[in-house]
Amino acid sequence: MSRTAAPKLDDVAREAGVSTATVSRFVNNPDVVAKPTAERIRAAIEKTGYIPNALAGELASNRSKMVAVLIPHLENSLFADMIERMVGELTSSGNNVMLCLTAASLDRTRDLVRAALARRVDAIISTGPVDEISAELVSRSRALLIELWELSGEPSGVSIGFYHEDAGRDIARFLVSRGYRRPLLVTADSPRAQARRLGFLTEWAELGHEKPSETTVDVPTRFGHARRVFSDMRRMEQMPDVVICGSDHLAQGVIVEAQASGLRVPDDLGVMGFGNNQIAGEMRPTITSVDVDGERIAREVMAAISRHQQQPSFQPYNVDVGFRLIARESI
Amino acid sequence: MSRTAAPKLDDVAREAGVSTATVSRFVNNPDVVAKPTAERIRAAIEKTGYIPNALAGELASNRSKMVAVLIPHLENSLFADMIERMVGELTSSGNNVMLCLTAASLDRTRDLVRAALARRVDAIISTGPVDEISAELVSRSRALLIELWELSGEPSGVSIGFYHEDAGRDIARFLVSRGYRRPLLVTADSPRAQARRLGFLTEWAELGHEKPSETTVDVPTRFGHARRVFSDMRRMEQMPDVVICGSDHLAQGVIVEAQASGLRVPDDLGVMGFGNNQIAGEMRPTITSVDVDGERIAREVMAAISRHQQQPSFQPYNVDVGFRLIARESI
DNA sequence: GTTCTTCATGCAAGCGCTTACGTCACGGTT
DNA sequence: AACCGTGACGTAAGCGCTTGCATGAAGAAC
Repeated sequence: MSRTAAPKLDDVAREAGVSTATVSRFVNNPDVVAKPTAERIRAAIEKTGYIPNALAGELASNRSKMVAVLIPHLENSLFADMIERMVGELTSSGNNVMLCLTAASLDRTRDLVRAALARRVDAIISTGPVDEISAELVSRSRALLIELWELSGEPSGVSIGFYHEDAGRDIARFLVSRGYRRPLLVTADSPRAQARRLGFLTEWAELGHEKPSETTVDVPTRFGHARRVFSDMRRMEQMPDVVICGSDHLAQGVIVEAQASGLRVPDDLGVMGFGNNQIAGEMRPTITSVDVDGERIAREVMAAISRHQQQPSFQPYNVDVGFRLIARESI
Repeated sequence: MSRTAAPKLDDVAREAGVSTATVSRFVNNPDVVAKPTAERIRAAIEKTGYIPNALAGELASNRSKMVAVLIPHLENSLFADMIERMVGELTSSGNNVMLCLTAASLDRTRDLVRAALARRVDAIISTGPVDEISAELVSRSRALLIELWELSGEPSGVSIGFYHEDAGRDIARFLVSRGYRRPLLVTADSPRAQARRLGFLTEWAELGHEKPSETTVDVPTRFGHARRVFSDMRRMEQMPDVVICGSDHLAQGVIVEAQASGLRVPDDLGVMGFGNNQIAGEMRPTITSVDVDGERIAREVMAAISRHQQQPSFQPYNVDVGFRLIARESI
């Protein structure tokens, strides 16, 4: 517990009998120093217990090797899996991650974006919408803005995602093809969920069906919402034949509720999830869901970041990773 | 999109007609500058779009306002709720969070600890075990090590948690009191799960019962493990009358599996969870579990950190937050 | 032997802040 | 009138690194 002042580059340099510049070079790129020197420096670092001061390094070099990740919530997140992958890869490639929980609040998001910019992060990855002001703020900085899981018309930075409206349409077509006629559409009050809803409603109408019944839930769409959804449903004059959920967690909840009240899934009630969470394939019955390729997204993120770290060029672009409706037992 | 060089303190100072020192003071503690000056500086900051460079500030002041949070996984985490709380509070109090996903690997943990120390974080909060080397590393730094969800004999920093062995014992007593005799103990290969197992087995034996049957699962203990657990169970000569799970997610899975094969919970099979995740109270049947007060832990963490940020003193200490067995329908 | 490369390293000027110390003006004491 | 305390601000010396440029030594080319 010797909390003496931390050893610095100077100390290592003195110990190794070289200049600080050489030690710095060794630390950042061992190959550029001669073998014997390198060995002396390595020994000196070991002996002194030197840990570079990244703050100083980043200040001097004007590079940060840190990226901010904005997420609304940790629990019940549709993106947990993708985030975990992404963070893993970022870490492996020597980046550090600043975790920003927005709680789906724009104010908080704004503060977090400022904080991230203050730390001069290389990139800000957002899984939720970023308001104009924040986007503008990021755009005048050196940081790259990466928006995930959604595609909009004109990207302000890099957007990697898919069209939620199309997903809604696909779901509608799928349900029709399976012969369902009285869906209950459960939508959260988030732009994306609304986009899917819109797609669904549009397609559903175009296919010549009556307006489906609807209900709403809070964000994030959770397992526990199922009770309310189910009781709403019970109160309807005509029971729906399928429930369209905004997440697999909610779908799981609906299945549990249905079974608890004696309904069989899918015989008596179909259930549609979203996000293709791990549990979707593990639930009984397994849950029909929409899969988004988290691995692909993580890869694209890494590509964008390393490109930007090497030489920042500011061509905003979109990557459409699409989605896949995966039919399983619950429908 | 004018990516010109970011404005700095100098620019603001010039614009406001004061020295950089005064601007710095305004930014960090607005009250110490005179009202009219403050207003001029505010305007200048607005006009220039100045965002302080936290790296430079932290380097100069030798304070970081950043804490690292080490977590094994994001998904299926017993701590998700607590982490979310904690991060929220940290953020609110002006700290930034560095997210370190260890994937339960000691090597990776070691690297992440180094990275955190390199960034000169104020504190390192770990929800998993930290090996001696890393702990030693932290102890020679200015950073405070906070270990969560577990109590050990001699804390190397601050430990906030409970005794898992005691929890295991409590579970044993509880099951006995409910008349269960043939438990199946499902344990993950993690030190904590093993500690609970040990407590359970010890108490179970002391209460004069036969050795229970056991099986193991991977970390993290997930919903999906239930299938394997259940098929193991089916193969046993005598079916257990209760399954003790290391997480509520697994418990949920076991309930689903049981129901899928026609068993009623708790009539035919009792199920015990752990962690008192939100779903525990929402599942049908609701899940008997062990609750750990995440809010309390978050509070204690905040207290420790702000104390340490104000004046670092190095008295390691333990906080026993205990746990509560919550009996619900599944047992 | 002379000149030109190439490679390894040192020198020193920053990077954008913070803050101890000093200065100055102003009002209150005696 | 002389003195002192106080409050507001400026001066300038760092914080611990990186890196452009300079230097010198050791071949390579002629």
